[in-house]
Amino acid sequence: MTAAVETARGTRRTPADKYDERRTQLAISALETLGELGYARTSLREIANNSEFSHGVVHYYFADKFELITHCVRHYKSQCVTRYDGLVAESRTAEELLARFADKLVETMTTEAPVHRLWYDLRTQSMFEEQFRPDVLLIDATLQEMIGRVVTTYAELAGRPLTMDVATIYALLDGVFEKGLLAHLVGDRGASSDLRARVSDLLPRLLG
Amino acid sequence: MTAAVETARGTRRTPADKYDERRTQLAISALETLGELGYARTSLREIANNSEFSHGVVHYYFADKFELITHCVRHYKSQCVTRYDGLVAESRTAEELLARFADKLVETMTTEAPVHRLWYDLRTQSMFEEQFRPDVLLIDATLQEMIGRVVTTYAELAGRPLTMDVATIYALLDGVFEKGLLAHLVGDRGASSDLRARVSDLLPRLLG
DNA sequence: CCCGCTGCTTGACGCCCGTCAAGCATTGCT
DNA sequence: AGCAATGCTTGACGGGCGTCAAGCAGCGGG
Repeated sequence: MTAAVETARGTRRTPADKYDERRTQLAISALETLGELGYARTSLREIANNSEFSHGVVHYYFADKFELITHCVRHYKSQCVTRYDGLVAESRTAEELLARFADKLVETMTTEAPVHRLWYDLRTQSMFEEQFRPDVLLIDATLQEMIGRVVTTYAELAGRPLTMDVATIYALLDGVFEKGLLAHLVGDRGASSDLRARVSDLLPRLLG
Repeated sequence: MTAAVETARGTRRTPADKYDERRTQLAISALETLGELGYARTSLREIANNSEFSHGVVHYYFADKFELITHCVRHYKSQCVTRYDGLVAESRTAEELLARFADKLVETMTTEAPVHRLWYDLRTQSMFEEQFRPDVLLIDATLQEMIGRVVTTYAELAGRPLTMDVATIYALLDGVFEKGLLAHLVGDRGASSDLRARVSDLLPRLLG
C-alpha cells in the first residue's frame, strides 16, 4: 500500500501529497466560486468551470458536495486564524494596537469581502442544517480566540483590565463588522470610515 | 373593470380584498417553510405543500418566486416593527425598560427562532444578490429605528444621554442577538441567560 | 336554468442539479 | 518497449426545480 516514491533520500512528492494538493486546489476554486455566488447558487459544475478541471473530477477527490464544502471551510479557517497575530506581536502601545487592528479590519472587509460574506452565509446555513454545525462552531470559536488575543493584549498594553468577557466582545465586534460588510457591499462609501470609527470607539470602553 | 360587490353600503369584501388575502395567506405559508428550511432549500412546491393549495396556485397570485419572497419579507416587516413598542410605552423606569427589553429579546429568540434565522439568511443573501437589497435595507433600517426607540427612551428614563449613535448600538445588539440565536439553535442551554446578561450589561454602558 | 367568469388543479416543458460509470490519456515501473 | 495504474474527461441517469398552459369545479348574474 501507499507505495512511496521518494526520489532521493528525503520525503519528497509522495502520491498522497499530490492528492492533498489537488484537493486543496479544488477547495480554493470552490471558495472563490462560493464567495462570488453564495452557497445557495453554487453548483459543483460551476466550481469546476472556475477551475481548470471538468465537472467530473470533483467526485474523484471528494465523496460528495458536502465533503468538498467541509474541506473548503477548514482551509478557510487555516488561513484566517493568524490574520491579526502579527499586529498583536508587533504593537508596542495600546493606541498603536487599536489603530492597526481597526485598519486591518477595514482592509480585510474591503479586499476580502467575498470570503467574509461566504462565512456569514455558511454560519447562517448552520442555523438550518445540522451537518454544518461542527465546522462552523469550530471556526467561530477560533475567530473568537483570535479576537480574544487582540483585546487581552490591548488591555495589557493599556495596563487596565477588560470589563467584559471575550465571548461578548466577539459578538459586539462581529455585529459591527457584519453591518460594515453589508454597507460596503451595497456601495456605501462611508462603510470603511464607519467601521474604523466604531471599532476605535468601542475598544476603549471595554477597559476598566 | 373591478366590479365591486359591496354587499351593503359599506366597503366590504371586494374581489381585490380576497386577492390580497390569499396572497398574504400564501406568504404566511411561505414564511413558515422558509423559516424551517432556509432560503437555499425552499422550493415553491414545498411552500404549496405546507399550505392547503397545490403548487400551481403560486403563479396565479405571484408572477414568480422572487415576487413571492418579496411579499413575504414585507409581511414579516409589518409584523416586527411594533414588537417592542408596548414595553417602551409602558415602562416607567430605566431599570424596568431594560429588564423587559432583555426578557422580550430572549422570548423572541426562543419562540420565534425560525423567523429570525430566516431574517439572517435573507440579509446574507442580499450580500450576494442585488434583487434582495432594497427590501433588506428597508427592513434593517426599520429594525434599527425600533432599537433606536428603545434605547433613546431608556436614556430619557435614566436621565442620562446616549454616548453612541443608534446605528452602532443596533450593530452591537444585533451581534449579541445573532450569537445568542446560533447558540440557542445548536442546543446551548445557557443561550437565554447569556443573551439576557449581555444585554443587561451592555445598555447601561451606553449612557453618559 | 344555463352561461361565463373566477379560482384552483393537473400535467407537462425544459433546464440544471448531484452523482457515477465508462473510457481515454498520461505517467512511471519493470 | 510494453504494461498497468493513475488522473481526468465525457456523457448519461434520475430527480427536482420554476414556469406555464389547459382544463375542471363552483358560484353568481342574466
